[in-house]
Amino acid sequence: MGRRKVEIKRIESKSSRQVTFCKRRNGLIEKARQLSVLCESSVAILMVSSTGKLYTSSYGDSMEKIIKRYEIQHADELKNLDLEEKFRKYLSYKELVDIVQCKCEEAKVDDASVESLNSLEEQFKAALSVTRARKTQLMMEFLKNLEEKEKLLREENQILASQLTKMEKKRLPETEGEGAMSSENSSRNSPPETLPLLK
Amino acid sequence: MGRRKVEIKRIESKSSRQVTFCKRRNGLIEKARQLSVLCESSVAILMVSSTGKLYTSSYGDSMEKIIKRYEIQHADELKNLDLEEKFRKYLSYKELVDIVQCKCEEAKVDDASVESLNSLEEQFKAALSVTRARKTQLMMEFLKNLEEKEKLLREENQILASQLTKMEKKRLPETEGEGAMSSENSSRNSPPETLPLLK
DNA sequence: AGCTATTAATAATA
DNA sequence: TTATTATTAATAGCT
Repeated sequence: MGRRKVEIKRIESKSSRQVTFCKRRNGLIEKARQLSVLCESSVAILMVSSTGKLYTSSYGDSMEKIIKRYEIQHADELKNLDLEEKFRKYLSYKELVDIVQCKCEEAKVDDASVESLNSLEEQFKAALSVTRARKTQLMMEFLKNLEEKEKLLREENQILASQLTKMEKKRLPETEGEGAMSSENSSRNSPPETLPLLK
Repeated sequence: MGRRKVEIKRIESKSSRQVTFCKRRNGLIEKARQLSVLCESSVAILMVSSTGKLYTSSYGDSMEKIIKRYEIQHADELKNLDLEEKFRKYLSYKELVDIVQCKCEEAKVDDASVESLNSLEEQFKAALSVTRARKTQLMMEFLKNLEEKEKLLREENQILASQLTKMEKKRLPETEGEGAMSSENSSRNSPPETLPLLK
C-alpha cells in the first residue's frame, strides 16, 4: 500500500523512521477508533516512540478504565503480597527512611542544649508530618484503586447476568407467572436469582 | 477496502459485528506489531469487546512496562481528592469530635499557668493520638472490606462465566467461543446458589 | 505537510 | 470460525 512493498523490519534511516512512525501512528489510532465505533467496543493504544515519547489514545472508555480492566484480570499475579506487606513496601521509601535515620543518629547527643533539642524536636515533627501525610496519601490512592475495581467488577457481573437471563428466556420461552409449579425444580430459574447479589 | 464502502457507525447485526470485531482486532494487532518493528517503538493495545471480553497485545515491551510508563506520566491527574471528603465523614465519629471540642473549650483559658498548659498539651497529644489511631484503623478496615468484596465479586464472576459457558455448550454442542485470554480461567465448577455475598 | 501509485486490509460471500 | 476475492483504504516514496 505504498509505492513499493516494504519488509517489516527496522527502518534504518532515522528520518524516514520518524516519518513512518508518525504516519502509521495516526493510522493505528484511526483504526482503533473505527473498531470501537463499528463494534461498540473499547480500545486503548499506548505507543512509546524510540525517543521515549508517549502517545496514547482511547475510544469507548477512558484510558484509566480500560487499563484497570486489564489490571483486574491480571490481579492474580499480584495477589502474592498481602496487604500489610504491600504497605510495608510503600512506607519504606528511601526518602522517608533517610530522614528518620539521620535524625535518630543526631539524637544520640544526650547533653545537648535546650535550643538544640528544640530544633531537633521541630525536625522530628516535620519528619513525622511528612511520613504521616505520605501514609495517608498512599492509603487513599490504594483505596480509590480498589473502589474502581469493585465498580468494574460489578458492571461485568451485570453484563454476565443479563446474558444468562437472555439465554434462559430463549430456552424456556413461556412458563411465566406463578403456576402451581413446585418451585424447587432443580435447573429452573437459578441464574437470575443468584445474580443481583451485592448490595 | 472490502466489497463496498462502509460507514463508520455501529454495525447493527450482532453476528456481523462480531465477525468484524474479530477481523479488525487481528488487523489492529498486526498493525501494532508492524509499527513496533519498523519504528523501533513499543506499542500496547487493549480491547474490550461489547461482551466484556478483554484482548490485549503488546510489542517492544511488556504490557506492564508500557502501562507503567503511562501511569508515571499521569500520576498527577490521579490525585483527586474526593476521597478525602469521604474520610472526613468517617472521622466525624461523635466520640472523637467530643474529645476535641471539649479540649478546645478548655483551651480558651489564655492566662493559664505553665503547669496547666503542660497538662493541656498532654491532653491534646492524647486526643490527637487517639484520633490518628482511629483514622488508621478505619482506613485499614475499609481497605480490607474492599479487598474482600473484590475477591467475592471475582468469584461470582467466575461462576457466572462458567454457567454461561455450560449453557452455550448445551445449546451449541460444537462451535467453540472466541478464544482470547478472557476470564475463562474458571476451572471451578459452580455451586452457584450459595454464593457467599458481601455483608 | 500534500500527492498518487501501489500495496494491504477487509466486506461480502461461501 | 476460515478462506476467497473484489474492492476500498492506507501509505511509501516524492515533493
